[in-house]
Amino acid sequence: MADFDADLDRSSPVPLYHQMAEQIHLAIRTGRLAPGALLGNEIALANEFGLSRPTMRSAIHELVEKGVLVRRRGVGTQVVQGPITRSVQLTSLFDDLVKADQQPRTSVLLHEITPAPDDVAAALKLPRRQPVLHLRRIRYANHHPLAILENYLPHRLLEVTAIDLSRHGLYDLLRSGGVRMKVAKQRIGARDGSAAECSLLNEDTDSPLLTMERVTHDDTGRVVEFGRHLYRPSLYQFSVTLVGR
Amino acid sequence: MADFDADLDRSSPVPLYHQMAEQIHLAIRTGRLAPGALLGNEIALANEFGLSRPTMRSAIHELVEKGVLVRRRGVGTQVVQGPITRSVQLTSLFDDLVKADQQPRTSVLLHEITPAPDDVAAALKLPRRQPVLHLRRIRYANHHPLAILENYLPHRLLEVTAIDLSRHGLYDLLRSGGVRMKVAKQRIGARDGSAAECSLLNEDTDSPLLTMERVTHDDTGRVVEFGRHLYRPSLYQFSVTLVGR
DNA sequence: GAGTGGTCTAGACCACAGT
DNA sequence: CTGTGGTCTAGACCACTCG
Repeated sequence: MADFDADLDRSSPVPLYHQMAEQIHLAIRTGRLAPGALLGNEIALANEFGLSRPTMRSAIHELVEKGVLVRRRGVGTQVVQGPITRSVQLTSLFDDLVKADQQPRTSVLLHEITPAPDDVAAALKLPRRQPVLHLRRIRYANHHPLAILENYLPHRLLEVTAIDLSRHGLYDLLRSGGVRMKVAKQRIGARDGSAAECSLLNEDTDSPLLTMERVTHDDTGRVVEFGRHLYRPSLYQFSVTLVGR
Repeated sequence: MADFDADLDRSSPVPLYHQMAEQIHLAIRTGRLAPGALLGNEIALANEFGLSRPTMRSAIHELVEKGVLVRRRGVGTQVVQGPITRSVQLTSLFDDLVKADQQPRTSVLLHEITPAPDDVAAALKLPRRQPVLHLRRIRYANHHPLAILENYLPHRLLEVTAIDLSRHGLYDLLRSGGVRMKVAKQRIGARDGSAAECSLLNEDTDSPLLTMERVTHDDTGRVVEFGRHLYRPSLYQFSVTLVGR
């Protein structure tokens, strides 16, 4: 019965179940809860921290969805083995790199308003030839080119300068512009880079590249961004954690 | 206020919230609930179907996590725009192909017990040189080679013949063998195929291939499978749906 | 102010795993 | 049999959005 302490702040705007989940997660990351260790049963835990059972359940559920905990009826709740690789989140590559202290840098190659090509209009669910904001950027990490990022956004959704773009991730800018992204659909593939692409990325001609297409929806279900990105597979891969039934 | 009917079976072992979620999802897929449509508020819906509010909430939550619905406080719950691309599930490629009616076929190249190489032992969290089951298969769809699948499993976890493997997906076999997979961590990248790999996959030499490494855990948090797969990007890509905060 | 989802509680009963 | 998580209910209060 692993015990660990946690301070919950009932006056905080952060939900109790989330505070609780964070505390458990912390106990796991710091080794106070070892892989394979059993948490006590929900009711005991709930009492221990002065929560109701549903609230404690909700906290545990959050970590189960993240792939950190596993539950078995009649047995208990255990910590999953092995280092937890963070799953793909709804954040930009830029944010991820900042957190990982990878000295990200962005150079803006293109920043224009243009009539949407047919495929872009289809992806953004706009009429053909509707004006859209078109961006092409290169993302560097530790001074090495990492990716070519091409994005299309509905016109007037976001007013940004090239300076803004070089300093912040697109998702950051969208968020501070009041856009609330909620759902993103990505497709990941591979292909050889063109001569131009490879030279931008400092790769030999015809090197294999990772491709990612993404459509992002906001709060209201509307499409707010369409992206077509190219990554150097030697420097970047996608990690996903899946949780079953 | 979109209305739609649903029959719930209270005597079924399937949870009510899940039945409800399926019914809503069905209404969306069949167009009875159009993209952008508002669902009615939770309490009204709960009453309409004779459920408590928490149960109805749980149903809606399930679809929000899938990226099908979006909720806004003070406003309501809406259907997300655009076709719902199914997210990556904890199922095998084989299962997916069967469902999509792609006439999958598997040919088993290798099926042996062998001491685990160091990297495999590390991935499976076993001692070095421990015997493991080593599989190499080719997956075909519509008579075209689609992927090379290389897998390592702890010895004695699964007793299978090459015949079994040619008829069923590995996940299916594991499931019927009593193994309950719960969490999988994947890493997706790209590289050029070797001459041998490309020839197996019917690609030109040095074609770019999609790579996927996966570690799967069961119920108890133990590692039950390690896979290193190669896909032809012209025939297969990975789709992921992300849901924010 | 009226309406919405977001959170939290207190309790009940059931299904399953282990003994 | 006992203990665990899984489901479901009834009700309360809060926070946010919009007209």
